[in-house]
Amino acid sequence: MAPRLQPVRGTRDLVGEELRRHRHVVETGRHLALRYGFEEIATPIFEFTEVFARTLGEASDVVTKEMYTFADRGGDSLTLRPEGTAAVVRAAISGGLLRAPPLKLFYQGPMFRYERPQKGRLRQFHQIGVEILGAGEPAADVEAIVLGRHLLEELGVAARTRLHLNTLGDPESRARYREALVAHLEAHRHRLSADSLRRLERNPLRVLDSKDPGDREVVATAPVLVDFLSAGSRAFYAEVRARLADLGVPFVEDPHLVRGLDYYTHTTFEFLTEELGAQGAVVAGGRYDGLVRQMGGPDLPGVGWAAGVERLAMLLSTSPPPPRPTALVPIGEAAEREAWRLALALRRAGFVVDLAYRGGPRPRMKRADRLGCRFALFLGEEELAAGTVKLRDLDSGAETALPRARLSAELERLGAARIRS
RNA sequence: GCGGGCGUAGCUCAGCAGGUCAGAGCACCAGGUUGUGGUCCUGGGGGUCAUGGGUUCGAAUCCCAUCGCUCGCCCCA
Repeated sequence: MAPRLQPVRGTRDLVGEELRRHRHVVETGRHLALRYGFEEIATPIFEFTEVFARTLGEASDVVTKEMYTFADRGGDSLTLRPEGTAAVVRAAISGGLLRAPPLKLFYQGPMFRYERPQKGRLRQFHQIGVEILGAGEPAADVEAIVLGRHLLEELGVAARTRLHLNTLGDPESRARYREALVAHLEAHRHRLSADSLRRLERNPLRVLDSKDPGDREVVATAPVLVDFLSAGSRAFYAEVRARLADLGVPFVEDPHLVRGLDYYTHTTFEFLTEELGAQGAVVAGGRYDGLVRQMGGPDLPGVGWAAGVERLAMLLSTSPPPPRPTALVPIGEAAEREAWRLALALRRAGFVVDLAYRGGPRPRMKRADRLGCRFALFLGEEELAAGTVKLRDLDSGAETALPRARLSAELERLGAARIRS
């Protein structure tokens, strides 16, 4: 019985152009993060289930119905990571990395959520993200946001996104607001949608960004969080906004931008696009001052974001082109073996070289064309006898005979594709 | 988990008031052109028409189910 050959629902094979776009997003993110002084961390792809269950909230949708959880052969309950923050914080605590805060970490990799796939939403998807641990200053929020914006600029998609900004205040502010909001929603519960009644139980703040028209009416008259902010929280938020303005980062304040998870505090933000349908958030994050302690670490604040690699890849208007190889074309038996020696030498020098296993000059040239080669090198009786190689520029058609000793230097001068390890 | 749309060659699709309906373009292979590509010409390989069942003399075409894709709700990056 042959196995089913389709990839598992919500997963994708990446190859060619699509893979290049993903790589481009990830590499751009990595390079920028390093430039901002972040250190890369790679954590395991699965953790003990409790790492996510406790931190994301036992009642959250992610935990209750979206995690890939399984028992390993030793009986431990493990979960494929549904997001990066909990895993990174766990690693920072257990690795003792928090003794010299602030700690700035970058990560990238696949995440897993059992959801109904749709545009920009897969069951195995990829994120890049940053976390700043141990910095309670507004400057940290701002640096994270600026890095997010910088990433979008570098990818050429910033103009098609908009930064939404909000604050949840400190835990006390937030708790008082939540109480007032729940009271209001309870008073109007007969007008709420079924979805929002459910939210009311689990995640009242989420009602604020409901799309249901009836819910919106109830929300319109609801108390607003700004009125419940402590003086300290207001000052913090004002500082974040002032610094963003100072650095020329455009944003819109969005009082309905909320996070469901309890450990979120103060700044919350999302870079949204209109171009990806329902899954419009390409970079999203916020401050989570309660998380590290909640996970059993020191009482350190944190702020960070995650970006959806697939979503950003879809947004790219151009993708990096593949390298244009140099084709080696031996002509005749005698040149065949010599061509392989030459190919090895050129590859050792870093050049991208294609050498077909068989065929006459014509089929080989057709192949070179198909591969998008920039140069072709002919090696036949004549060249063998003269110790030369004939170099053809496939864009212009110009040919020159070169002594073999000068080949590498000439290819370099002409800018032939190289990949350095 | 709930709704809508869609599944025909590797790719993009045509064919669908049931009766040469298994096709086109691109891609691929070979030859024209065994010391030279992009154009052109000729020929060729490829499809259980997603899968299973039903209606019918006859189904890619109609019906049902399943699987998958896709868009929205939900959730979220």
